[in-house]
Amino acid sequence: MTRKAVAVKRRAYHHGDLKNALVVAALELIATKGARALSLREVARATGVSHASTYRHFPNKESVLATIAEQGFRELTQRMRDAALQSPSDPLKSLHRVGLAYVAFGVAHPHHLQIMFGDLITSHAAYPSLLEASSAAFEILASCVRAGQKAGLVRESEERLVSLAAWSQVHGLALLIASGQIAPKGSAPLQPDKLADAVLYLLQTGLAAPRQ
Amino acid sequence: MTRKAVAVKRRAYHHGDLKNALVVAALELIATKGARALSLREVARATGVSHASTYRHFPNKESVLATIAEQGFRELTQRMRDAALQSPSDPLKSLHRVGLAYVAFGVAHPHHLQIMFGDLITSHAAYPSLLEASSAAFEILASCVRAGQKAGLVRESEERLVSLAAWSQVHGLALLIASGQIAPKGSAPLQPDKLADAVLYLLQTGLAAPRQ
DNA sequence: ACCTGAACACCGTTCAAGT
DNA sequence: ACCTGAACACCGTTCAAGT
Repeated sequence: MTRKAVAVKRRAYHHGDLKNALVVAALELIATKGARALSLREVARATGVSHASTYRHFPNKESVLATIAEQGFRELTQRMRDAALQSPSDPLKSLHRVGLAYVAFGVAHPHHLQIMFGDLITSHAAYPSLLEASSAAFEILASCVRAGQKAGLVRESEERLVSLAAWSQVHGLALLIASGQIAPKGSAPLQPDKLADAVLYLLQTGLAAPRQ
Repeated sequence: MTRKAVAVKRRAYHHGDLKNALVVAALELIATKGARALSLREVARATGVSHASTYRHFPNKESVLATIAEQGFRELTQRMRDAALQSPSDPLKSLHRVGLAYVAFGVAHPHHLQIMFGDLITSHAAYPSLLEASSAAFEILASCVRAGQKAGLVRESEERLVSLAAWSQVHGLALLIASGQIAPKGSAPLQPDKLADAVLYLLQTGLAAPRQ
């Protein structure tokens, strides 16, 4: 970076957007080195600022991660909402599309998934806006389930259980894909969205063979 | 710890079981402070040995975690196998029981789950015996699926996809429970095994309402 | 109001040296 | 063969001091 670029950056922080600049720098570092390797000192270095100044904007490292997690939940919610709205009159299709969107988000942003659901944030309860953002995502799914039940297309079990089953399914699949745990076992590697499609189909119809 | 106890410990390490003692100490620390807070120096301290001596037995910190992850997969496999064998002639019930066993393992050992599936181990491929242990667990599930298909009780989709759907389902549920992400939303908190039971039932029958 | 340098108490890892 | 002390290059966090 040229001396001028540094000067420009420096000027910007006095404008009050250092907080944002730190988050952006953190995201860049996470993208290249992974979330666990993130260090606040490196974030400060990359932003051209002293390492102590991060503490003017965040009480600690975890709260930077909480901010990132919250952004992740907001984007996830957006994707799920868009997916649900694509077939407003077909709740089963909505549910399927929402699941695909969830898996696609995980594949596109594995580091976010890790920050959102891993153990880097000790207690989500310490960040009310994070909790709010995550339940907003869950709410999209739950409302698809309710719509499906109202239309008589989704099983009339307790809504919470049906939602949880759907959530677990897409969550598990997204994590297994994002963490590279899916063993191809010699056969041709399947595309994540093909996998998700097949798995979501099975979720809808069940693993048991249809009775003759 | 008394001076004598230290002396006894010290003697033991010269017997060649320091490697094991380090893993045991690591597990204790993880149980109380979480996997991410583990430090090799603290493990050495708890074992009464210099911090440098851990490097006689493990190339680095990650390989300690890989050892723990491998043990986790072996116990998980054992639990799944026991569950499968409880109803050898009813593959659907086996599948259900194996799923319950998976979730029960996760609830009992959330830290193991985190080490086994989180990002603390950068690349599982670097530890062949770890890979082997994890595919053994998956294999239990896959063999239940095959048995079910052979008996005409499980849908005749590609076996890998059906197995993956079942794996994702129990994996997602176990992680959501273990990470405390399940929002009770005011209603009475359900027991993990009740949840798992209901979710696995839905996996078997599908979310879609049965056609009239 | 916002940023900095120095300091504290930690890390993981290496390596020459000890028994 | 196995263990240790000292050293290196890092951390997160705090705090008095600077503009």
